[in-house]
Amino acid sequence: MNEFLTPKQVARALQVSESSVKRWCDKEIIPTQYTAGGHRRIALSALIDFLRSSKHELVRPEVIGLPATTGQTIRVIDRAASQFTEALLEGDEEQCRQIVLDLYLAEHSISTICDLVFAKAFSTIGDRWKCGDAEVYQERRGCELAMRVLHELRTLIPAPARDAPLAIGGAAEGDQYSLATTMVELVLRDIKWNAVSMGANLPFETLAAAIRQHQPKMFWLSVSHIKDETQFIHSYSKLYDEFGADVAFAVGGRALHEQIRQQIQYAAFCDNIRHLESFAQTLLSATGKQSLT
Amino acid sequence: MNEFLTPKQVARALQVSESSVKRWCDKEIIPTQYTAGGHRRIALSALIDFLRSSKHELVRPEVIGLPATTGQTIRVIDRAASQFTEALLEGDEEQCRQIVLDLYLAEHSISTICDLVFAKAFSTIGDRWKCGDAEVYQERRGCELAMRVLHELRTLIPAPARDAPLAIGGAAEGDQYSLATTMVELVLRDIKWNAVSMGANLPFETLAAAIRQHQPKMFWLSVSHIKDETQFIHSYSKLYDEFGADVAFAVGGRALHEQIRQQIQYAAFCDNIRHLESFAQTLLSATGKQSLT
DNA sequence: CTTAAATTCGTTCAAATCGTTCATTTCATA
DNA sequence: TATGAAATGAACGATTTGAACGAATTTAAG
Repeated sequence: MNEFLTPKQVARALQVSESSVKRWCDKEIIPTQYTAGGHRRIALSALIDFLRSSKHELVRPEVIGLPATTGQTIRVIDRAASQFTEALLEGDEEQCRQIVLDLYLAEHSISTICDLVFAKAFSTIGDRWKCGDAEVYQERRGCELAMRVLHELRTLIPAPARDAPLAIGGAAEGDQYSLATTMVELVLRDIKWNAVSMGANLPFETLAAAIRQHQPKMFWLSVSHIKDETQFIHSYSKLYDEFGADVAFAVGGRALHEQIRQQIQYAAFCDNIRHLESFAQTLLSATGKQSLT
Repeated sequence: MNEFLTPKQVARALQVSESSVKRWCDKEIIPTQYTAGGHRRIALSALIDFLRSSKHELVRPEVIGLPATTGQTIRVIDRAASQFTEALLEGDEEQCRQIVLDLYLAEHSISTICDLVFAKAFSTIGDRWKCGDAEVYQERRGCELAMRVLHELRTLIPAPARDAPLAIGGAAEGDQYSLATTMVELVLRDIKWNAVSMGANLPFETLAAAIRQHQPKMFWLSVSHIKDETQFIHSYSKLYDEFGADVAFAVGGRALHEQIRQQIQYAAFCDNIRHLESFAQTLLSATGKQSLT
């Protein structure tokens, strides 16, 4: 819960001496803020950055309010993914948090974790369900669990800057799958967008209102399920016609099959989260130099 | 809006103690004005200057303009509730978590916070939407935000004991409202149940499978929306007939109006989260294993 | 205007952190 | 293996911080 940590807390969590932590702060290896009286304060996100770029291990994460880790950095993401899937099916929250945090600390990017762990897991669970090897409630409970873990990851990355470019998005009306749009938000924030997910089941009219009122640089639409394709294409096209010139539309999702893609327009179609991240990154570099209308 | 801030508000924004802010004012590190009675008032501009000159960047500017913090009366929680509603509508995450955390630290029970702050806020937002004063996306975005705050609260309460009685529940098929069942889970965990929410949109068959496989002491069903009442009553009754004798059924939600209630059976109908908490507490004492101290 | 609740004041004090010094450990390289 | 540079961890008095308290001030409702 504490956003800022004292050198002593960090020292305990890493099981090193307080002197070392103070020295790292002074050498600017760990970005540090100071109180008016000169006491050091270390942002949790700064500490995580430091951990990711150094060989030091987070021995006692509970000291700073983080989930337990194995202490080992996970290199083999495939193995982690299948363990994660089992943990999700069993509803083992502790295990899930541990795997994801370990992966993150092992310098795997959030987008990679989203694609190869989260998305993979739910794909596998879907397959199992088709074979009758998994119950629906396991999948739903897994969604809840995954959402909690994503929210925890979210607290580990720094809050967007004041002047960060705005991106908004969500899932359209009739689409209840909010995991995907939550992942998008997380990944965009990770690469310094001010990303705001509006959740799922959003009617197109309110999407239009949101874009009109907030004027984002980018808009994403996660499409996991379409009730009426004709209606979807019509509503989407209307939205794109109104805003597509000013706002970068990024769309994705398993329901957007090729036949539909051919009938709609967008700035980018993303097969997975990493594609979206690349697109957003490109956009960031481009708009960083130019100014919009 | 608020041109002048009290030391307490500044302390919150800077994440330091009120004592420190007062000391800095007295040392003239922060230029301060005084009321006739000698209370310190800090101009927003003076605060900004202070932050620029010192390296003290612990600030979260959006927090400025905070609600009352330490009060415990109904008046205070009312004020907090309306401020929470506004923050939800604006998508102001920092403000929302501050308000909720304040209330929690002021020893308001989680169930009270759920009823008088969360539920109240969404009820108000619903009313505003009917009047055309709020957009759907504001409500959806608010749901996402509320979920994040609830998840944060969840990390603040201890994990359930190994021998804690198991309770599972969720929202039935066609009901997409997962906030309520998340609140139920949180409140039950708060009073030492091992509560597991399976989320929303759960077909009755999978609910049956879940109960069969986990054999909980209690089962809750959150009912915010019913697509087909006849079908609902039929499916629910089948579920109750199979497990109602062994498992305590607690139901609630705005869609369960009196006509429906008369046609179904349950151990408890709960108008709000506090009712549910009371029921669960009673059940705990009745089963005898645990006693409160 | 009156009144009671809520907030802030000023003070004290224990605990935490500061900067510094110095002995010890680690590690790359001769 | 030996050697020196670099990093580590412990110790110290001085300073800063945060929590507590009764008393005074502000705020909001009637």
